[in-house]
Amino acid sequence: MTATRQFPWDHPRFKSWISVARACQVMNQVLAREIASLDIKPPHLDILVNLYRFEGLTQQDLARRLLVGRSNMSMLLPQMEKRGLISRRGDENDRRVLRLYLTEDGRALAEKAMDIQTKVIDRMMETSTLDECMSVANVMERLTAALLLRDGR
Amino acid sequence: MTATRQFPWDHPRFKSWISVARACQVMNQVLAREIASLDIKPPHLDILVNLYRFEGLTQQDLARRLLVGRSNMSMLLPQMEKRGLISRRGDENDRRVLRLYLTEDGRALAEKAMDIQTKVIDRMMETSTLDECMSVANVMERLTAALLLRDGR
DNA sequence: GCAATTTTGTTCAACCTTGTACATTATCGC
DNA sequence: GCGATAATGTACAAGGTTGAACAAAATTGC
Repeated sequence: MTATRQFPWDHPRFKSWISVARACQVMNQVLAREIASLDIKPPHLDILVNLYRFEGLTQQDLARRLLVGRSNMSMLLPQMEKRGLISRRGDENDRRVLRLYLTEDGRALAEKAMDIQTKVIDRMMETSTLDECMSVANVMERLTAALLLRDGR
Repeated sequence: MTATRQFPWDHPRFKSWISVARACQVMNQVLAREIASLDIKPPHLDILVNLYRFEGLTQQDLARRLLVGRSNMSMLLPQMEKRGLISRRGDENDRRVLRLYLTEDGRALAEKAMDIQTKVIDRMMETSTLDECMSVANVMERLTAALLLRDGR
């Protein structure tokens, strides 16, 4: 009657996920080292990339995109503003919100940072075919959607 | 002569990686919420699982496995020891090292936590076939190996 | 229109993580 | 054996992240 325990690490899906988590962790560490030359860290990079792509986001928008708390943005963005990378301008129609824009310096830095990020990702994913990459993306998107739907946010 | 910039987000490998990073982030948040009922957080879970599987690890071993700094272990482990989840015993042969063991409470908690983790992963990965999972694991392992080899640690 | 509710951004205290400097102990070269 | 080097764990300061409480502004329901 002693039900033999199913060890999680013998479980294919479990093992698979562990390898994903590990890869992410390593990736973040490598990326952090590579962009340190620009004197920024991964959170700053995420902000720069998002503002590069979507100008005029509010802090709330940005926080939601990055899956972090609003207070996090309230801590990081003023630093970046002081550094001259972004500007925060109040919205005319809604005086609660601050809209975010890259300065010229910020835009230039974002481009340098994205180049580095792209190189790291390329170097990393060159061990896989494009088909494999796209299949991975597919699995991950389904999975994220499943989690977000089930668990709210 | 104006070389049109290749936007990273149009780059298949880049997009693929972003989806992986996003999935990891969501996963960690969901997992953190689920194990909060056991009054532990992801770092504690990682420690419990590793000690469950590899009894007698040293703090250094554990730190390397988890890809974190030694000082991190020096902060977390005494807490867990006070909580009665683990015990740290000096090694006879090498009086520098502390070997780590789960207590009975720790082992019981580890099993509960692993059950939760397995359920979350299953729920998450059930949107994919086993073949897909194994293919993902394959890509991730190659990728981690590539990064670790190239960039030292 | 106006009170109640919601949304946005800030502040603050708590906690986690990291890197550096340090003390202790092993190991290596000789 | 012994001095130089390396490895292990700890202490501490700096910085990142979070959630809760808050103020200001917008929206909703009536």
